[in-house]
Amino acid sequence: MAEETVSAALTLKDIAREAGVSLATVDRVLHNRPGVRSDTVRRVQETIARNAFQPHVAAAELARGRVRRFAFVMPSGANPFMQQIEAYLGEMSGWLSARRLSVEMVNTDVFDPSVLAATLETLSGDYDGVAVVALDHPGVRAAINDLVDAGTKVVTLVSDVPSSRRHHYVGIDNIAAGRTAGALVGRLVGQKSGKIAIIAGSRGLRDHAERIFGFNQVMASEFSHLDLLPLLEGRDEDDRSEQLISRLLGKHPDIIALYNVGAGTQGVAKALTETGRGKQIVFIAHDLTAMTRKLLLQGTLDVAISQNPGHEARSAVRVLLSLARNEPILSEQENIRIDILMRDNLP
Amino acid sequence: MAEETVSAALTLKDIAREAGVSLATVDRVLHNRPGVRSDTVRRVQETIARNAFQPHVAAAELARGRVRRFAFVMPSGANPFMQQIEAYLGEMSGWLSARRLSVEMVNTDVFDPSVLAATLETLSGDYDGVAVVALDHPGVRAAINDLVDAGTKVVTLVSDVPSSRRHHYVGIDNIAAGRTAGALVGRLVGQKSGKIAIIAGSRGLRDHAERIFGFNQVMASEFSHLDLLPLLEGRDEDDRSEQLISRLLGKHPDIIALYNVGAGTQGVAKALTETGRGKQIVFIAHDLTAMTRKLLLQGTLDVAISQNPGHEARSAVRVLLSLARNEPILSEQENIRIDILMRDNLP
DNA sequence: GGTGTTTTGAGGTGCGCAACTCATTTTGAG
DNA sequence: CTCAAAATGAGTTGCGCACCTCAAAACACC
Repeated sequence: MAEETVSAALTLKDIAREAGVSLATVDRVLHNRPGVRSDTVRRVQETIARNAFQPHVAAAELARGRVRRFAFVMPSGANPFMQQIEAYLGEMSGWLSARRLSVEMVNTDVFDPSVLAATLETLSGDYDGVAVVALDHPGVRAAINDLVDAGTKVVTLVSDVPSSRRHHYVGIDNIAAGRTAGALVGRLVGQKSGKIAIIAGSRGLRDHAERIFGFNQVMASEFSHLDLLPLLEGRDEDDRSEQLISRLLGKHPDIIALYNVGAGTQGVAKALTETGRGKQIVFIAHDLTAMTRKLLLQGTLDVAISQNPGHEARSAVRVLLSLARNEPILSEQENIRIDILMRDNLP
Repeated sequence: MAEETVSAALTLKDIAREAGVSLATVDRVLHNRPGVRSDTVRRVQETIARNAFQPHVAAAELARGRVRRFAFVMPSGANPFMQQIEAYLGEMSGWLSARRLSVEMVNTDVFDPSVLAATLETLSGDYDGVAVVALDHPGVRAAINDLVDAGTKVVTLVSDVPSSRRHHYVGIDNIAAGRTAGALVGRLVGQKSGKIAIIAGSRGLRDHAERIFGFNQVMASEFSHLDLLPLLEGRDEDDRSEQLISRLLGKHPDIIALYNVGAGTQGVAKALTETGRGKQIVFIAHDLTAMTRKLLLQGTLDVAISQNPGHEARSAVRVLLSLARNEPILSEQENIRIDILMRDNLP
């Protein structure tokens, strides 16, 4: 029975004494305030590091006084996945208010780069942190960089802008998600040969494009015996997706698998069941909603590839808070996984 | 662009004023201290509820002074999964010390009920919370209940004791995990017919027994055309597992899938590759380790079903902390998922 | 009414830190 | 050396709460 104890609790006073300076100087170093000679800074920092000193978050938070304000810039439409994220943020309200954190929703047209950029500009100065579902576009990138330069912490959510100087990205690797879909299609069709159908919202959406890319990669390299049909674009709408898939199924009686890259899963499923081929065709889609859950349970949908919206909501808040506090981020905790959900491992 | 703001910050003083009592009385109610008439208690609680008042955690934590001590009772052997949990706890050390939390490892023989029960008894009074990898046994159950009665918060970790009065269980539903394995085996073998092999550590271990149960359930109800071979028991040892599987593969040339319920995956994989049938046989195992990661990447292992050890470590700490603070638990956050890991969605 | 008991109020103290002021010392330039 | 600027020390205040003491008020009972 071995034991190991976490080190005892030092305070700033101890650090000041050990470094041979006053509390005021330690405070200046800790908060990057000017007026300290560089070698004094170094001496204090070394003392802090040597003792693995951690300022007491509770005391720091209390002394600080001000509430921290975070803004979540989200699409204004009726996207179920985004609504789930907002719902999980709502569930955190008790947690947030107990920490005197304020989270405000800012709904805007994230698909129009100029509107999004303008929205981001209006946020400058008012918030300690901003989480944004960001379209990757030069104007948006500039707006993000402006926020960062103004001292606001910025995380991109669900959709990244890698070329910006955002502090963190909370979301999945969509190429890997597409690859996962491809591997599952290939594995689940077994020895059968036939055609593979694929439908997306639009190849202009970055996340859709990345998933398609990953999917094609795997199909070409590992399942080249399968015949991949040209991409359909359903604009993430149920009706349009249903029509496209209905027509496709009529034209190709030898379709053995179907991958829906974006939304509109309800429409696709309707087309599948109405032609009576729902259970023969391997069907893979994205995201866990009430609809996809039902489809999984009844066997129409074989696999839902998903990112956990609750995790993303909480992760964005935690990361913004850690950034604002200058705390390190627990990277493994904030890494969003690509979930493979089947009937038996539904959460 | 709609906005909604989290309510402003009330303090205990505000509550006292609104309820028409003094700060001392509010304090007595908040901490269940005696000497308050029941209708006064109700009046204060109603005021708190009406305003959705949340005590400022930072202030409460600071005023409290004392460090909170948590103990993690873990198996003493060289179990890689448990070592990962310990490693992730180690990664939290900065986070922990910044919150003046102390986490101590208590390694013991968790498979001997009397030893485990005795270990738990020694912890009584010294700790605010205990996380324990618990064998389900009457003696252990009693020890857990004693801890709970003494005011210690108790969570079971990885393996549950549902009949005890533990406050929370951090781990997965192993029946569902077994069902998931069964569904994957059935789906991945495709149209092929043949024999299915299954090996566990021991059918006496609760988690193994539950996985086997779930696996058999699905195989019987959905894939009854497949021929399930009798269960082998490899005691979670590589060598023994390798021997058992080697012999089995020699005896049955028509094995098409293999499910390893417990540890010893390295031994099983060795047997598979040495007979040259690694890539033809569908191989499903549990947990993500350096070994299973390698096997997934090289294609010997098709799927690893896993519970996230980092998540479990952090979840146990968070739950103990929330319980100690009398805070609500974010149930969706603390729900451990059954991860399906394939080559393309490795974290 | 008086007595004892229960309930409530009023107030203080200190947790560790942020943020600030103002006085004092040290440093560097001329 | 002188003088201004830079660096540092010493100190204060208050954040919101837990925890404590002591006195006063309300109550119950005879």
